[in-house]
Amino acid sequence: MISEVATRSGLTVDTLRFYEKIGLIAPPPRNHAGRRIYGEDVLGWIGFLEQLNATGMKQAERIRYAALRQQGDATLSERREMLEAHRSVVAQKFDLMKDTLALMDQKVAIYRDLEANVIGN
Amino acid sequence: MISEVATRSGLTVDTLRFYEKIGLIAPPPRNHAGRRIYGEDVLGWIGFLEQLNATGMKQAERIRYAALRQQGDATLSERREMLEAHRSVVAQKFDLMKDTLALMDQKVAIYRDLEANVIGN
DNA sequence: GGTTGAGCTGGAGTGTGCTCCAGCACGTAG
DNA sequence: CTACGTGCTGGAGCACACTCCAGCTCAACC
Repeated sequence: MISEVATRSGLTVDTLRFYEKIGLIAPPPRNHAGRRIYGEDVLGWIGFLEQLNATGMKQAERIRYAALRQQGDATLSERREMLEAHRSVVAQKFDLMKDTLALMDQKVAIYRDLEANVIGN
Repeated sequence: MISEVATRSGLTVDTLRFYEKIGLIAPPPRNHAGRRIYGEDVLGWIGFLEQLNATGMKQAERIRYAALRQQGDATLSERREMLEAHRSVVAQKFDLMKDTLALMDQKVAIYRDLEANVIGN
């Protein structure tokens, strides 16, 4: 079961257990032999976690978000505030990336020119 | 001198010396007392390094780029290729960020709705 | 009933990118 | 001439996010 979730989520089994240990994933029920039985919904949650991860949210903050999520509706506004805060961080990085893309394009163009001149010599 | 570059670049003096040690920054000339004398141009270079850093280029790759840059025009096409490769990585992250921004906006909107309902009860 | 394969736990180890420190040299101000 | 500020070196230490491992249990197939 855990290996299937690993394959489908793109994480390793070690990472899945690690995420559970630190509180990113809720401990799933176990079968009679003590093995984890995951629900389908864990995949969506892992996907969202990975998006937060890839956009630079720190482990500690993701853990906090996960903990709030497990507490249900009472934490909705707190979670919304976290998302809004992260949103503005991501928006900044987004702008920086746009600038960097433009700068790289510019440099590439300049380098092409220079290369053409070097060949011309 | 080094503290001024630190202030102006946003790095710490320790990081500046560390960057020099690993080859990201060319060893600057020293004064008679062995202290580093930086040229103005180092600031532009550090700025570009930080942009590469912030867009996810690995240390090893930045070191490679820095080494090529120090070798002058003969390495132009190699540097251009590195930039083009990084460009495509950044473009992907850029798209992921766009998606994540949209997803977060969507979640925030949903949470606002739910909060309104909770208050309504 | 023994071998194979998957999963379990707790804890140690790894790679990256800094960050901090001891112990020393230098130069200016009082 | 002593105190202070700034800088120097080499090397140890740290935070983060995994990654790996030994030694065990369990179920199933031949």
